[in-house]
Amino acid sequence: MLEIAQIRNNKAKIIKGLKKRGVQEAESMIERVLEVDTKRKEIQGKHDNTLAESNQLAKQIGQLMKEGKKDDAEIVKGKTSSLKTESKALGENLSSIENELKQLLYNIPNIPNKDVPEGKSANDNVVIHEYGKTPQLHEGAKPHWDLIKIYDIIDFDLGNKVSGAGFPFYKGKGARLQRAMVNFFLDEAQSAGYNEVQTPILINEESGYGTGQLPDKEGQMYHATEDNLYLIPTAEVPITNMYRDVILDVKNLPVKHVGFTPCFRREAGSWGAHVRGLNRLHQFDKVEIVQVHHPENSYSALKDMCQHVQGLLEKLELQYRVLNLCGGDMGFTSAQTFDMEVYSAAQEKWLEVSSVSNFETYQANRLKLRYRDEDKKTQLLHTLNGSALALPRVLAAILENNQTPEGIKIPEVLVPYTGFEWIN
RNA sequence: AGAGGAGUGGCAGAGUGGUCGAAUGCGGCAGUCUUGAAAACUGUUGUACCGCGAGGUACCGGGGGUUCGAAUCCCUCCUCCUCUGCCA
Repeated sequence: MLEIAQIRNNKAKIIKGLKKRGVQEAESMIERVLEVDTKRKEIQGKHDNTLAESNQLAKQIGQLMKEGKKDDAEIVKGKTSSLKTESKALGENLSSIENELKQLLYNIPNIPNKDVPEGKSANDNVVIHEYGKTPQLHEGAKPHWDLIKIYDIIDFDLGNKVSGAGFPFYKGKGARLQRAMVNFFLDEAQSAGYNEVQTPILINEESGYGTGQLPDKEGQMYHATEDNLYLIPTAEVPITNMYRDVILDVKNLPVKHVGFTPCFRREAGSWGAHVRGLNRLHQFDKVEIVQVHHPENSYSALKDMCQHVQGLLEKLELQYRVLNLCGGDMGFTSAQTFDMEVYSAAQEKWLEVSSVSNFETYQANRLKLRYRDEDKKTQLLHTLNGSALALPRVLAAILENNQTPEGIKIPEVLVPYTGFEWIN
């Protein structure tokens, strides 16, 4: 979330930023926050004063008791009761206003960075880079939802039976290809200096708030209510939360982690004809990269992360493009996001396979993830993450783009991992 | 899952109702000494909020309670350890 001090000191800039995102009521939102914060300060001041007075009297009583002046102590005790009711009322008042302030802040998204284009929707995203050529498919080429049946490598019906829609089984060479991609992505990240972690895939409420899935995406996560745990929608959540309430030593920066996890998304209300097959699932596999940086370096890190993802796509010989997301299409917590999309020749459309974002201090403020500057003052760090990569749509593109009348050709870089060159 | 024990500052560890934000040791930082380093010695060393400042407030696993006053007593939740049981 945004820092109150930032909002107060850069009000105009913040409002402008929110408008770039399409937040209509930006002014009133910010005014309300400042108003509530001013009230908070006022009440805290009063509360602190009554407590100071009570503490003072309590000390006096202690002193008198020690000296054996019980009667005097009783007299002082009499003075405390009104203070007590007063401070209790102020305390309740304070916590309710603090809560209100927190809720307000939770509902303000991050401010887009200056290079984020204006725009309302996905149509306004800006293509900043394109790579590769559209493959010429043979006569009778098919979309992946047909191919997986022909070669019996992914089974949605079986998934329907055992779990439900959006939970496919991967079978035989399909399963093996999945595992090959995971290992390939992990190895590539390792070579790029990312430290691999295996994380829990259920997280508690605090972690959900830490990275911003809560309260923003409450309904999008699977919730194990018995234990109040959430299934992760992305490895970003457990990995970034490793650093919740941490003050990092500058000499240990940057932090770079990679983790492979299944991801779970309810995708409530986002189903339609355009999301057939592997295009949208409730459970999918993803290799995620996460970095923690000194504020000065976060944008060059963002660039590096994009380069890493693009390198993966190039090695997989996929046609792709990079989008600079516009203000209206960015995620709630992001300051700038680049999406990578691969082209599916059989579906004749672009599929998002990666989203790389810099959250600046937005997550760090919720996480209380900090470093010490030269004056030993604590300052917020910057967090970043990106998919490298999400598997299903990459798989869909590989199946569709590499299909031939003889079968599906496995990209060369994956062959050492699959142990086979063809699915046929 | 049952029984018992425990959670204190970066770490170790004292503190069982009153001046305790918390002894002491280690570690860290600054300085003295030294050509330099080590050792020794001296000082310093948690976080957040309010306040121009002086200063104030909160925090001893989390939350709640008792009390004029809680690290200390009570309730509750969480985590860890030991034993028993169960299990990949």
